Amino acid sequence: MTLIDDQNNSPCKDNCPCMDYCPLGSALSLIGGKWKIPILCALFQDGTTRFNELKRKIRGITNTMLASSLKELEEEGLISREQFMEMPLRVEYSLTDDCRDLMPILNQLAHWGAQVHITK
Amino acid sequence: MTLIDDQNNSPCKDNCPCMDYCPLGSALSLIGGKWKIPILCALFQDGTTRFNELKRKIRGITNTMLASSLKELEEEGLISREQFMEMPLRVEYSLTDDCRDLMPILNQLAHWGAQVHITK
DNA sequence: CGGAATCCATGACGATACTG
DNA sequence: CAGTATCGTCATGGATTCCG
Repeated sequence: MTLIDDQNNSPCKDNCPCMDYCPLGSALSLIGGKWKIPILCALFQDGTTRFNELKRKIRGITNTMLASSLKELEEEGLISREQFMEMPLRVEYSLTDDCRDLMPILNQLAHWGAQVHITK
Repeated sequence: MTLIDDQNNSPCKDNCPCMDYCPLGSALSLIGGKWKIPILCALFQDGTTRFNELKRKIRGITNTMLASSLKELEEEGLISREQFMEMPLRVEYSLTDDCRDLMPILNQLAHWGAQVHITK
């Protein structure tokens, strides 16, 4: 079972590096891959967004990668998909509450990343 | 230039998803790959550790991957390497201060990961 | 002991074309 | 408009062997 150590701020205890299940690795895998962070950032900044709108904002992404990344993020519970039965078809994506909880943490990570990059 | 938005807790602003440089992507790339988190966790929990000791603790890692991961982490400034001119050779690895600053953030990420996994 | 060198398998990712 | 299908490429990681 997973024990997270709050006493010493260790990311994980008794489960990393040697245990089967690591909640940190699990969390990182959810946002891994080349396009998930840009997608989450776009949805966070602009709110509910349609497929082709996302494709325009995220420069360089292809149909294939946007579609597969969105599908994974939805399966992981980080974004929600709403389809409107209109013609032409309209599909809107937005962040879930779980994902919104994640954003402040990613913000801290970004700050840390900016600092170590400077001092490097 | 990189602007991190503190007002709304967005991981990044004006630089993600469409800008060249993203401090969040940069930070994530530093700890990316299959073995970096286990290595950092091992060093955090047990402090200064030798090469073969790390190899024993991190189950499943090979010489190649441990060596290359350690080298990358050192180049990134997350760990420090000290070599003692003895026979047999002794090399000790430990976390840098920069990396220790990172640990509480990873701890939060682990907590978040544990929660979303439960509710999923 | 602490690696480096080499080769190989796999999966992520990209490009293009096509569809309901 | 919002995707899927197919195929090619390349980076990541694994296995093994060898070296100072």
